[in-house]
Amino acid sequence: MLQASFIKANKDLVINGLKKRGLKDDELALIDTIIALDEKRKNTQTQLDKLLSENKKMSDAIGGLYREGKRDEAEAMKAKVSGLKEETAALQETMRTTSATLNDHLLHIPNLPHESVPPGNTDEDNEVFKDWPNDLPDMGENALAHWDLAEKYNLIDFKLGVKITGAGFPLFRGQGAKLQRALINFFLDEAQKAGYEEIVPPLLVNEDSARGTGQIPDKEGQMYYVEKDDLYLIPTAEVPVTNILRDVILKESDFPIKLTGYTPCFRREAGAYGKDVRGLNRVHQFDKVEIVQVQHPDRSHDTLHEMLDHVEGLLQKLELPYRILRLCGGDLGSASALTFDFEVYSAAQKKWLEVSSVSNFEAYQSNRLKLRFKDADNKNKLAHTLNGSALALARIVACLLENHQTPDGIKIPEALKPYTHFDIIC
RNA sequence: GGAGAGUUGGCCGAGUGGCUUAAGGCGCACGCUUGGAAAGCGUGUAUACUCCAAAAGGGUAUCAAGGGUUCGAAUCCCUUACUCUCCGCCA
Repeated sequence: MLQASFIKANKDLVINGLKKRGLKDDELALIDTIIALDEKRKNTQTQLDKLLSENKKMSDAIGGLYREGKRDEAEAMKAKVSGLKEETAALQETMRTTSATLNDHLLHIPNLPHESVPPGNTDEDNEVFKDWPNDLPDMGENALAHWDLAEKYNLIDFKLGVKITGAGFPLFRGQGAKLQRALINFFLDEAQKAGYEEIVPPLLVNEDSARGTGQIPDKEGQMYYVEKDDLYLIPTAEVPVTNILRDVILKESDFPIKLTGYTPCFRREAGAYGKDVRGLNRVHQFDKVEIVQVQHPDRSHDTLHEMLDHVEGLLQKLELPYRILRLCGGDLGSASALTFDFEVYSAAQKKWLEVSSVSNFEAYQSNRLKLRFKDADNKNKLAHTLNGSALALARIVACLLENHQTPDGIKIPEALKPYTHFDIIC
């Protein structure tokens, strides 16, 4: 979240940023409310501190009087301090409610878009940052969609997934399961080559962690919640992996911190029914390798581009046609300052599928996480966090099947063969 | 799931209601000393909020978390979380 002090000092900047996201006037009015609440909080704090200071001095004095055996004077002073109690309690209550309300408002203010973020309201306004340079692959009229290929070669059984769990929980089998495992290992090895430390994190997280990366309150309905134990199933490895750094103060020499992790991801996708959910296009459980970096604020945007290069390299090695989009203000996730989406052309469905989202959150997550570093002057500053999918499995599998289908079977890209140990699915 | 013991600063550890501003030690930083180092000596060493135009310097809070008792709580009471030991269950 943004800091109240920052909002106060940069009101116009904040309002313009939020306008770029398409926030309406009544939502923007919250900014003035926040500034006023912060002012109230400060005044209350000052008053309260003064009162507490007086109380403390008198209590110390009472102790001294007792030691000197001056009971009567001590009793008299006790009565006096007791009189201040009500006032203290009232100020404390004001402090509590003001801070809580302020904090609640702050949690609902999204991050400011980076200056390079294009204006716009929907995904149609996203800027094509890098386009597929060639003609889009034409597989001909007989090309099969991945759900048909999956059935033909017995790779994925959607019906069994429904039997065991429900819709959106595909079951991979045979060469399909092996392809899945091969991709995970390929992605993890590539991340390791790029200097990322591998993490196997917990798949359930507590409320603090979910709030730290911004899933609560913005995307609470997206997560599966285990009520009995008050835990959330992770929607992405970003949540447990980034929370490694929660409440941490780094040294400048610790930068950059580079972490990667493979995890299944669970998303409720409530209400998302219809044309885009068929096959692997949108599922409740999928596998993903995530890359996370924590970086010095001066270098985070260079790092973002380094991460884009990494993801791009993966798609090239998988020989898939892709393009990169720079998300517009209205399509940007609330915690992100700048996001690039990678889309792969799904040759049989004849449409682009999002397979990766690479974001710089700047200090937004860090402020929630209390992730700081000591700068050259030994002052604590908020670090910048970034993450990206490298890559999301289910849709990559869909695109691999569709793009690499031949009359003889599905060809495995060269880079993946050492992992699958087979050259073709047939 | 049952029983018991715990949780104090970066780390170890003392502390059973007011001479605690959390002792002492380790570590770390700087200085003195030295040909250089070690040892020794000295100084400093958290986080958040807040006051001040700023710096300097104050104030408040924080001894797992949250409540309570009290003029006053690391210390007493309640709730919760976590850790350890034993028992049960178990890959």
